[in-house]
Amino acid sequence: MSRAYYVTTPIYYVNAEPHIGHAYTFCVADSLARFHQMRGASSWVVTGTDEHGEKIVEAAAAAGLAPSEFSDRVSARFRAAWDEVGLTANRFVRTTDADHRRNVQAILQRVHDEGWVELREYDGLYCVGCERFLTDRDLLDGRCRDHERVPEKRRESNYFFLMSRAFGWLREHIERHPDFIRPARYRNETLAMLRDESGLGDLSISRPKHRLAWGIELPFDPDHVCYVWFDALISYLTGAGYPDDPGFPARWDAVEHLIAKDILKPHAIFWPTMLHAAGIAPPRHVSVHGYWNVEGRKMSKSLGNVLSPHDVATRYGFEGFRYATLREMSFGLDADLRDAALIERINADLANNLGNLVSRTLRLVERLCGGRIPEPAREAIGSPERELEALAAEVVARVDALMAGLEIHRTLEEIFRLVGAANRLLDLRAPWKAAKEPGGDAVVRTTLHATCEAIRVTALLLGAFLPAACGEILSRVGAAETLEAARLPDDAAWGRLVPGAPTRTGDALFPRLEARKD
RNA sequence: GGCGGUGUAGCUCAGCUGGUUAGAGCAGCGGUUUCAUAAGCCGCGUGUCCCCAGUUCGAAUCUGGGCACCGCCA
Repeated sequence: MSRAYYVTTPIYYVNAEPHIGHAYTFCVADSLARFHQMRGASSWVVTGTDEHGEKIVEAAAAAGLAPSEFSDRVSARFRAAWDEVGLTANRFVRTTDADHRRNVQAILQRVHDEGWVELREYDGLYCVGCERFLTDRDLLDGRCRDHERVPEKRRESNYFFLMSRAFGWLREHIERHPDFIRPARYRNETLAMLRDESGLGDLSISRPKHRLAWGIELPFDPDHVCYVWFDALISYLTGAGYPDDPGFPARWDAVEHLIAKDILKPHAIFWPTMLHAAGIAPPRHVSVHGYWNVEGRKMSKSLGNVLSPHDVATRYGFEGFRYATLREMSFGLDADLRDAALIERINADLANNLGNLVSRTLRLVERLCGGRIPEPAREAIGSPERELEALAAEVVARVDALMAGLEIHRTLEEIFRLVGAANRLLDLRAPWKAAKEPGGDAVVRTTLHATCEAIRVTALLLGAFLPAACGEILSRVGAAETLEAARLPDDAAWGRLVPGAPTRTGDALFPRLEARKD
């Protein structure tokens, strides 16, 4: 049985439309899944929509729809957005799905049976935006700090998950597993929240049904429904096939949750303790990225600068956008999405360096070698060719090391060292000149063979990040393997191209983009 | 207020446990080539490595203090 790799995006709350922040996370998830798949793991990707809660009831009412119709509609928009840009998941979990409902109830029952749940009377100020009761420090001038709305006075009974009991366990787990929450800055933040026991209170996990009917009923008290976070987080189990799918144990053992920094606390604190109470292992990794600003400003509805996946697909082509954002954002830090920077990135790396390398090489092979991979001439292999080969091996190894630390932007930079080196070899040997000289045939064949190999290895390394383009490159360069079937590092070994294999020229893989003029 | 992070070329970032003239990519400037997507290749940076003090034979890299920005918690 092969190794598994399971990666999740958050499931998105259906009170907003999909935007590029969501798309970025999915691009990372997809890239990581492909990366691990190519290294022999069996990858599994899950995304979805979070559909319960009071805010959805409100939004549905505002739209004149029943909550179920409303969430059907918005959830479908998320799926359509991903379909449009070619991002696919193995499972799209809706918190309204029957199997998910069953899982939530099973976990609730289990946690309840183990004595982790307690009914308490609550009397205080409640913010619908936060979906919770506020304390004094949440208030500013009588309004909720986050939502700037006046909270309601409420008295109700809630079931509480006794999270505080897991304080010692959680802190120890985080301390013992440096890679659990990463990058390290978020691990430190989490530990800071856990400096003393006051950092871990108990968690309200239910609402009385008479107040909120749109939710999953508690199995041990049909007068209450489950609170949003509790049922949303469990979607990660549902998505992996919990409890019965034979693939579940291996997936869960290798799960990586990708999140943006705003939901660190639920993922780093609530979720591991919930799992602990349910007798399930905590996730292997919670990997946290920053925010995308747009042209130096925070992306927000009120500024009207929220970009959708559709917007960027139209502007840059989705793969171009995908590459440029993966290359521009240092994972974990905030980054700025500037049109000029993305255009420069796409033109410089993809069009000028990679696209042009493929284009010039394959045109030369077509003209000088009859459109077939040439047989290199042993006597024409000099140190530049040997260096290119050595570099390819070095890059393959470095990519693995960088990816282990989730350094995607540096990984991409690293891969492009190979592209640059191939371009330089071509200039150095100038096969177009050699072809005109007596005895130059050996140089032509050897140089183009080496360049084609470099292109092939590049396409394999880059395939996880630019799947469509790299699949096409492999096909054009006459590689025996398809991107889907390729395995690293074996297939990245130098010399796998078979002399005589047909190559193919074609349209520009990455047309240059025009800068916006204004 | 407490804690944490960041501060290195125009921009984005590498620089591990201190040690040759501080690096990469992109942008810019000059040159060159024509196989190629007006792409490629070659050359070009006198950067207070935020500031001050200290430790050391030697610090961007360690210590202390300060400043700025950011984040988390309160």
